[in-house]
Amino acid sequence: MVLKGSGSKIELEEITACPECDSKHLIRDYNRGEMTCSGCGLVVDDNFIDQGPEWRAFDAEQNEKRSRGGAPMTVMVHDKGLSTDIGWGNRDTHGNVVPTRNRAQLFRMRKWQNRTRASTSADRNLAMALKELNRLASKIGLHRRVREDAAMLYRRAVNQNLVRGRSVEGVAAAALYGACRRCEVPRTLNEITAASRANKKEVGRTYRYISRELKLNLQPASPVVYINRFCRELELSGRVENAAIRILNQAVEAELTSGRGPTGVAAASIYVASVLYNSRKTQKCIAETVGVTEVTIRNRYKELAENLDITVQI
DNA sequence: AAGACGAAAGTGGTTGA
DNA sequence: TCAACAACTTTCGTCTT
Repeated sequence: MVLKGSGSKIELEEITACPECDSKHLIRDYNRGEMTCSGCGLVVDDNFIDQGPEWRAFDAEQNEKRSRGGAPMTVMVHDKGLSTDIGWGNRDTHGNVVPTRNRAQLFRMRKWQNRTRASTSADRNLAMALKELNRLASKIGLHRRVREDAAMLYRRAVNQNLVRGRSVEGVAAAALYGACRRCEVPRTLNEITAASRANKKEVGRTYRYISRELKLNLQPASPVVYINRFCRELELSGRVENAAIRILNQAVEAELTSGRGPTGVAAASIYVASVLYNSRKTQKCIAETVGVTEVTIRNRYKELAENLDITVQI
């Protein structure tokens, strides 16, 4: 983590690899505030911040005493949660009640404090986008790690001037989709756009754009990551789920999956597995859950049946 | 009647000239 | 920039259970 100060602005930049030898094994010495590369010994950073707790606490009382003041730093708030708020209680630092004649002044100070927090248009844009990201993530039910990653992607997009000319909703949805892919949390583009105000075409286009510009180098999602969730949604047993994964692995080996949509292949595997284990779901039912058509399931499942020597008793 | 099957035509994205 | 292409969708008629 490097602090880059320019005037009143502080930028935080995550270091993940050694600039000298590109090794990812970096040793953090929190006592000295140094980060060294275990490969070549280079001191990568000599001024980084320990974001962990300040002391270990062994009981509730110690925890109370030793915890840091304020919330932890987060990329999910436009100023990373590092700004200062003027509290709403009408009391001064000594706990004395602020006299009525000074309350209007306090109110004005509070108002301007809030206004100056998001001073530039870029800040305001970021604040709006992060709000939108959070809304989307809550609607879809994504956990904190994915949200933070999405927020990080959005910030990088803003820094590289990729947002100008595009809608905040579209870029936010695209960042979230990218974060899902990076974190291997399977969400289809359809699911994300259903929660977003932007349409699928725009989100898809924006996603490809920022993926290319930010050099995310994301591989197509593996169909396996979808199996668990879709089986759960279809209320299929663990036995069927395992069978679907086995079928899918065979399909991967037989090279039946490359170039095919991952959801289609996953859907076909689930369908075959459900038939084999006598918990048949209709093609229509699976198609609706997975978000492909019955025809796609049929085409994929025909290929599986032809190439994998699966005997389906109907 | 519901589900499965398959043909045909159309759509949107990728690739290579 | 454009045509060719593969994957996928939509629609619809037919067959099977």
